[in-house]
Amino acid sequence: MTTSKTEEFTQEEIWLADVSKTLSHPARIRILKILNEMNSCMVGTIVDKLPLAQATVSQHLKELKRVGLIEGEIDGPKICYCINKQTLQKAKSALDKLFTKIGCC
Amino acid sequence: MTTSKTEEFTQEEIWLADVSKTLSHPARIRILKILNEMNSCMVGTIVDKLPLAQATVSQHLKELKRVGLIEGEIDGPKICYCINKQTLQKAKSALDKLFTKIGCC
DNA sequence: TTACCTTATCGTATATTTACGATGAACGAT
DNA sequence: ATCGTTCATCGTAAATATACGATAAGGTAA
Repeated sequence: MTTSKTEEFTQEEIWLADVSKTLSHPARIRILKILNEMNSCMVGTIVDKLPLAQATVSQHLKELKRVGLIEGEIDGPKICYCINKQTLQKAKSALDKLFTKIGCC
Repeated sequence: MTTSKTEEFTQEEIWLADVSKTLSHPARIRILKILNEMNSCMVGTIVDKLPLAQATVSQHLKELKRVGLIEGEIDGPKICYCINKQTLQKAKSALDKLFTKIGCC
């Protein structure tokens, strides 16, 4: 009975964990690279560049969209995805802050 | 049949995803902060500071150890964990490289 | 030895993630 | 109106993650 365990996690810790979760699959990392290289592109192009089924890629895009790392713009029957630079910067800042806080030079 | 899907993910992408997975839980982020604040400490101390059972904390430590972010040193019946600064730096570098590659300033 | 302390592991339950084929919804073109 | 294209969603299966109590394994100390 040293200290109580009523302590919870902070919103920043939770958000950081959430962003990390989104980055925790090679396909999603690759998707971000593709979107940056192409500036923006439609789903079919991404599917062609990944060894995964269209439904699976759609799920990964949904996860990236959930945390706000990408955005989709409807273009007729197609959807053009691009990186949300603002969220990207926020993620990098939060990670940088964490690394600094845990003693990384 | 635009392009073949034989493409696989790179080792760096896989490692980055793996590190991100390890950071994808608030408890593990908190553990890293605790270890840095205390420089190093034994499991019981970490358990007292987290709202989780000892077995659960042990699992989180195992995951952190798996990717090399922490190391444990046996000290009698206790085990003293500390951050592996080398792996930490490697993780930060890899993440920095990714953010740069995907257009983050 | 026995007793106790510390931590890992086991067993287990539940939830989440990942993957795919099939289907549906929305649009443009014919 | 119908067809083909594009993408999301549904349904589902398998794997992984998370959490805990119980137990084991290892050491210290009496």
